[in-house]
Amino acid sequence: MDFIHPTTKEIAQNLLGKLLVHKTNTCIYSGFIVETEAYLGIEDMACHSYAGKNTPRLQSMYKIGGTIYVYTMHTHHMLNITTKEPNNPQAVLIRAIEPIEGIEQMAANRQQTGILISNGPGKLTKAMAITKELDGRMINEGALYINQEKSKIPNEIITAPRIGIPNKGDWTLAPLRYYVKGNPFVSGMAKKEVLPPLKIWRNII
DNA sequence: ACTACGATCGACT
DNA sequence: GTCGATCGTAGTT
Repeated sequence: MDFIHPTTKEIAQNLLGKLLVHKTNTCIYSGFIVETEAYLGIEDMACHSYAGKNTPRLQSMYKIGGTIYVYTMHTHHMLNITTKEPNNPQAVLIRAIEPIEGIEQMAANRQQTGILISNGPGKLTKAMAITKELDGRMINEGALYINQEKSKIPNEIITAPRIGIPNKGDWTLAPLRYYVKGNPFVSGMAKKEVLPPLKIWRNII
């Protein structure tokens, strides 16, 4: 995947359906990415790097597209992948996955079952044992990577405002959240909006 | 050393 | 839908 030349909005949408894999000493975890958010750098009031802000915790944001940016908040780890060239601090937040491999261990890590395993940004990192140890590393060059071959294509992508960013002017409602329509692992998905599996992913002929 | 603040989660009405 | 817990980070004394 190209994390440099497309826009961050395009990359956020391209990530939907990709099989995210985390290989640890004890387990292989994987799942399809079903929900992302774009953070557009120095102009984006909701972005950590707004107005060029830079601190030790933010350093990964300023690295080349494809760098893993993990930060903690409220005791939870958040997984991002940076985009664009160095010193252009944009990124995509991975908000939810549909578990595929290592589901039993994910359930144990989370002490939960079903959609509660990974229907939120803090939940999926706990399920897949993703920690700040990955911060600053490159995706696809180590333990965390995308398996292109096994990835899927969403039937339909829904665009919506990002979650949890009040009082950021126009950026509060900017449509920079993307998710796979009807997938039950999307955070906050209402039960009546869940679609049958055949209507979620594009059929391969 | 002290304070304020979240890109959240889980429990509850 | 609302609300409280909880703690690392960063900015200020």
